[in-house]
Amino acid sequence: MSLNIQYTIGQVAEKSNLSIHTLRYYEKEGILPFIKRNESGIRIYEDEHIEWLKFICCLRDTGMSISQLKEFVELTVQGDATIEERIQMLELQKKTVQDQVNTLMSYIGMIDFKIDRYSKEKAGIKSTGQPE
Amino acid sequence: MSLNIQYTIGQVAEKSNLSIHTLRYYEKEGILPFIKRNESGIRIYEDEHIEWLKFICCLRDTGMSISQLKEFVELTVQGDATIEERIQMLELQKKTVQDQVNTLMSYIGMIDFKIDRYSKEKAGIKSTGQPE
DNA sequence: ATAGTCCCTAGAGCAAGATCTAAGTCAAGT
DNA sequence: ACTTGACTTAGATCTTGCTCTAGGGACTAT
Repeated sequence: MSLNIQYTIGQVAEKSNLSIHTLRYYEKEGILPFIKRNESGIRIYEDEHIEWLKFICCLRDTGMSISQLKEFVELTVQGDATIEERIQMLELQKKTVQDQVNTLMSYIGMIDFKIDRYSKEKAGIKSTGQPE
Repeated sequence: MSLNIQYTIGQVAEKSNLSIHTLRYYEKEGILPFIKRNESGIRIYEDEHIEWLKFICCLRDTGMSISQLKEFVELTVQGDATIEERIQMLELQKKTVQDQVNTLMSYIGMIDFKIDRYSKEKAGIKSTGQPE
């Protein structure tokens, strides 16, 4: 429990696959409002921040915008009173992701169909000169 | 077969959920190089172009860039000789989409986990004041 | 004490993908 | 004849999400 490893921004950048620039940018945009500094003003990250970043990336990669992320973070900072609202947001986001998955699956079907068409064409069936 | 319905750009915009601007933009970028014009210079779209647009959107929505799309269209225009290469591209894109799906599924897991955590917290278990 | 390396800020710059503007053409309807 | 509305162009502008620059501070090793 007292094992509280701390990281500099460079180390976090490596761990999180985000650039140093991006980490500072996210902080400026209010997505990481809880990073402490040492006496010299250097950012000190802890494990929980890395975890948080992973989750942020999850939301971002599923299409949440920076400003929506900021909103979500603001709710989090406000504490218990906003838990219900946050659950709602996440439920909605989950639904969005499920829709994305369904859409992508249908796209796989379309690509397969086209591959099939090309394969037959390759086998010498036809050529219209038109895209198809 | 002689039922060859034609459309103006406005009609296509409605049918395809792309804006008129975007349709012209795509044409300028070489993604729709086969649209004929009438005597007045008005673009005439046909059903096959609408189909093609749907496929273009599929590739675009799965992360293919405008310039990659252009490349793909150029291969298509070149005809039979490029079929194998096009199949390769589509196979690769298909793999990309499958990876996307897998990633999204894991994200759903993360979101679920967080929802679960919030739900427990709501039930009165704890509150750290930290994002979690 | 000098170099090297990491950190800091504020703000500029960039790329992609649209999206819009200005100025104009064209055809149909009244 | 004239309005309406959909179309045309070239090119400017916008948005998002970074990404980088300039100028500087702080710590470590030589």
